[in-house]
Amino acid sequence: MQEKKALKEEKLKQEEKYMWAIVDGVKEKVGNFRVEPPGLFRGRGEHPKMGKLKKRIHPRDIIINIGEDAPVPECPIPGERWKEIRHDNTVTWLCYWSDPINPKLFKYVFLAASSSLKGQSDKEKYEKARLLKDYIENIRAAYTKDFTSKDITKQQIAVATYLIDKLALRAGNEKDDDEADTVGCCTLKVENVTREAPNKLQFNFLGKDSIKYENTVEVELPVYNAILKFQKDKGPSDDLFDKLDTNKLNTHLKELMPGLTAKVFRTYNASFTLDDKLAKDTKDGDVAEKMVVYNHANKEVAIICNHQRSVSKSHSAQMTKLNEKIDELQAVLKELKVDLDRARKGKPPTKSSDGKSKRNLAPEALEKKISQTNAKVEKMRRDMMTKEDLKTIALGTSKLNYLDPRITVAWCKRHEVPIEKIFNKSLIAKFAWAMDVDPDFRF
DNA sequence: ATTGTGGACTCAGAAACTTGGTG
DNA sequence: TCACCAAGTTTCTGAGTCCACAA
Repeated sequence: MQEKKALKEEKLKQEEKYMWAIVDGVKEKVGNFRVEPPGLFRGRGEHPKMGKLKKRIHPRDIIINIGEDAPVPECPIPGERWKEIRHDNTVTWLCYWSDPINPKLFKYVFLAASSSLKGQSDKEKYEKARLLKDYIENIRAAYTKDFTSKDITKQQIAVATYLIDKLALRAGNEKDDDEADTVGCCTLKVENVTREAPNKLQFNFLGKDSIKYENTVEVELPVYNAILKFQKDKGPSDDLFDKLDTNKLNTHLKELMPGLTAKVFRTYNASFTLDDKLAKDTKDGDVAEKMVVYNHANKEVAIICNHQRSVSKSHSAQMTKLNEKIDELQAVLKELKVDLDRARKGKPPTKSSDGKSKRNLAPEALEKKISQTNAKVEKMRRDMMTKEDLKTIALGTSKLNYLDPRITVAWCKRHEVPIEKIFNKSLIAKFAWAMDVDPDFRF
């Protein structure tokens, strides 16, 4: 115990000198500062490069970015030196190296999420998404009009924007053959969308991280007809939007609102939904009841964004265990009821299963025990339902990346829910910029 | 001009690790 | 009190988005 603590402190002391950077005179926390150790590349899903050897990174691979007058960090490996020292104040990275699996790509060391630099850009992201509120009505009107445009590019842009808006799909950049075969909106293939007459579309594709997206939605009839047209005379693996790519789409979106891109819709959709659900569903009640409302809203967002997780290996074992516990409590309950009956008639309690005799309790005491046990069973039942309900849903990703923290902070202030109930220590640090929000803030 | 590409940043789920509750 | 285990948190690193710039 003592040893462990000392060991931990020693480790922290060693790492301390890598943990901070002075940016414009302010000490800021650095994100991850370790290079990735060598090993075998796995990749997500069916990755063409699976099993490739990932080579060790040396100081000679690393480019460092520091101020003109800042001292060059000492190279930790004797006899080696850094690849390059740069002084670029237009970027935020502290250093980078080539990804050994794909040398065209870089790996970076950035400041931590809690740094003011990241906080500022996080805030800007949400401000942009909020700006979309002022434009969304016109944007929807415009693309609805273009559902039937004779200009096929315009029509494809309209339908793609509709799907991104309605379903929070990702933009969908082109991918190389040496990457996993996944798609987003612009790269959907004919086979990814099945029409279901008269006006339903069935989506089935692998998205980012090879996570399966399955969703059947009712769409406006002109959209249905446009999809029918885009699929006509094409093979299953042909591009659904053959006149479209993310570049064209974003260029178009920028004409509708300054800085608008496809991903803004995802942020907007997520944050809007949270704000909306909280406003509609929050009732008077205790903190626990309000937490249920919050988690419900969070779940809805996670489903919209298709944030999934694999079922934990021990899930079914855990459920079985909980069931057994409930059964045990039920048996206890049954016995308590018999004893209560007897106690009321002035009889002594029954013998317990191991043959020992029990303490003589007043009926009132037994009644109390029964109601306590009942409450316990109810709580376990609820916990089990929630556990089962959320076994494939990841709530964390949206909390971290899509939900404007000011919605949560303001809601907590209005409803007297401690923010610690919803944000853990690192989220509170990351969202420091949002903590002093006005309680009346709405997204 | 349009398209392609390098570059830099956000977003992603799983694994590893820590904490805390419980029998 | 102690061992266990599930929940919570942090780390890891892969996978997207999108911009700038140039051919």
